[in-house]
Amino acid sequence: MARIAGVGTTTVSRVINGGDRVAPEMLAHVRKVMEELGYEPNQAARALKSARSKTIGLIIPSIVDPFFAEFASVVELMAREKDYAVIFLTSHDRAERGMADLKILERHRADGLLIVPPRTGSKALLDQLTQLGVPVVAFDRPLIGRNCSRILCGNFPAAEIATKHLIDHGRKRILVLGGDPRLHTIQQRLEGYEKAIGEAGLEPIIEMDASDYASAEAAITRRIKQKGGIDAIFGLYNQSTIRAYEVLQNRNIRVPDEISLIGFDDFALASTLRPSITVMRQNITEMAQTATRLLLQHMNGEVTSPQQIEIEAHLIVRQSCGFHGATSK
Amino acid sequence: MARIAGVGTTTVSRVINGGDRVAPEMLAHVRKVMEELGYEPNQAARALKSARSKTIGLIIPSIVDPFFAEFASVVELMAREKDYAVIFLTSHDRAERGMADLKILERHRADGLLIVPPRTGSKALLDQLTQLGVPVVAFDRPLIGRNCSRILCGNFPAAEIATKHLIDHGRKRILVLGGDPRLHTIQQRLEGYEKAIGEAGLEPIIEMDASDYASAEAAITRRIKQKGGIDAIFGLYNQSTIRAYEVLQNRNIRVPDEISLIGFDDFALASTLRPSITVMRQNITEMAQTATRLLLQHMNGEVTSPQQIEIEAHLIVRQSCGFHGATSK
DNA sequence: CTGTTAGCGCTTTCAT
DNA sequence: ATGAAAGCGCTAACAG
Repeated sequence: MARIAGVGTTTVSRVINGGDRVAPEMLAHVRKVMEELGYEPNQAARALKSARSKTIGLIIPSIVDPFFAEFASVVELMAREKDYAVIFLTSHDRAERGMADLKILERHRADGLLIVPPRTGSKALLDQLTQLGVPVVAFDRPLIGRNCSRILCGNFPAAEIATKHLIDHGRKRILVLGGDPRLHTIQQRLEGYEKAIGEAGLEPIIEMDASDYASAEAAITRRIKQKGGIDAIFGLYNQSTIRAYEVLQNRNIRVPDEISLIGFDDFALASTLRPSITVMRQNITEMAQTATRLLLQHMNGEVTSPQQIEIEAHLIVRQSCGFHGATSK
Repeated sequence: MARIAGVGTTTVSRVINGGDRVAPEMLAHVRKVMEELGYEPNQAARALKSARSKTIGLIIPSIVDPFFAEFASVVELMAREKDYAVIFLTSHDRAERGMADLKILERHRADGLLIVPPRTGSKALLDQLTQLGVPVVAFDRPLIGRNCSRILCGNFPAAEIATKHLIDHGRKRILVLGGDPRLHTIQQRLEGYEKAIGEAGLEPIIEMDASDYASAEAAITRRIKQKGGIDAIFGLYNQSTIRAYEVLQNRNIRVPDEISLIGFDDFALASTLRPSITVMRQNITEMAQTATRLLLQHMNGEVTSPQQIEIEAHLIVRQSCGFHGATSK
């Protein structure tokens, strides 16, 4: 490149990096030659010399989950604006897989890392994170045992709001349907539910196993048949909400007349189903933007101390709670 | 690293690359030191020297679309098995954005590329692809104007099967709902529909604009009201199917009794909605595996000539077509 | 079987 | 304002 332009490599380097301290006509000349050749600087060489790969790692449990997909989408958008490429890795929510991911990022000398910690945490993973030696921002779940920045949804207050919404409209027998109890998000949501239930003097009705349709059906049936029955269901995450919906449909239970339904997490067809489903919607975009911005700030030293930021979720009232269009307080 | 283990760098290099031509005890020793140090070879240096970045590029219109998300998921899985990292970029279906993506991959010296061509093709993009100079495999859509491998869904026969399914069960007034006509996939599906309709001696009823709810509603309403009406709708892609579903729901038209519904593309809640929706399901996993495998083969020279492979889609019969459980031919 | 050496393409002093 | 030269960590001859 330098040879063809008839200049020194130093000059080319200066042009690549913004063109400071280069004579205007020289700058124009080199830029023109670059253009003609379609020259792109070799990132490997730059990385080797400068110890900055211009790459960030993104570790998520799965890219098929719309929640993580939206996260990834925002990350890619913001990273490229700052000239970072993103290497994406899926952990399938397993610590060993996450560790393999970290090895890959270490080889590629990623400059920073956004990670949704696998639900099965492990000491070994934390150690390897330390070894990586680059800024890390945890997303959606805290990285327990490591003092790094975290961007979370305000799960506790959101669950409280959702539960209160049902209570304020006269529901008294509210079943909360889990949720992997190992997940911080699920724990927080459950606690929010319990707080609202407790303050209203109601009895908590908790079923944590809705891991598939059969268990969701068993749990709901059991609670319907017990003394007092139930008049509402609060799904702690999208899958349990969907399963509750299916169970109610299949048993021909009228929603919301007989049983109100409200879910945590919005999902594509929540508004298409009939009845449409009332949900607490996480502000994924803002969570993702905040996380990416923070990581970049950590990477260039603008922020050094770990931050913990919670982003509010919002209630989207639809038909399934039964108070759609009603004058809600 | 070499210093600490008390050996030459060549030996370390050999160990990294499999340990051939290294004495067994030496190999064990070096491996042990590596382990203790948590040493990972610097990929930037290896890339610089070997001109192979061990990185592949993945350009998709959007990661939020479940179809592309599943594609990405499979790519990541297979790439990491062969020790490749994947840099993922979204084109938002725009050629200029795709070109920016290619620049990024060129800087990072990606060894290969999987791309879903933006719907607005462009000569400039093809040129830049040539300039990249690495194996390319097109996914889902052909890269028109460039003779490279492509993995597509068998859209034509699949649309024919879907249409025939309706015809074989007595439907005669079948509305086909588009679909960006610039997309190769949509064109092929439309042609499949037309073939089946033509062979049955029926009249094609085509509405290509279902780009939002309002246009879908206008199109469907128009066709319902016209002489003869319609007795079935074939959605050419998931969004038009969902919109058709919503329109029918909102107009209290009984599905499938009054109008049958069948869609191209399966989607998460197609089985949850009531009635559940009959669809042609693309075999995304197999498409993705085939594409990734083929790219890797191109990269290591096992395959040199461009391949064109179409993967069959399959009919998933649910309730919305009206022939669920019925004895279908 | 193992080490010495010369670059890969950049960035970065240090001269000029 | 520009260039010469050293070196980032690795691989690939080539010697020994």
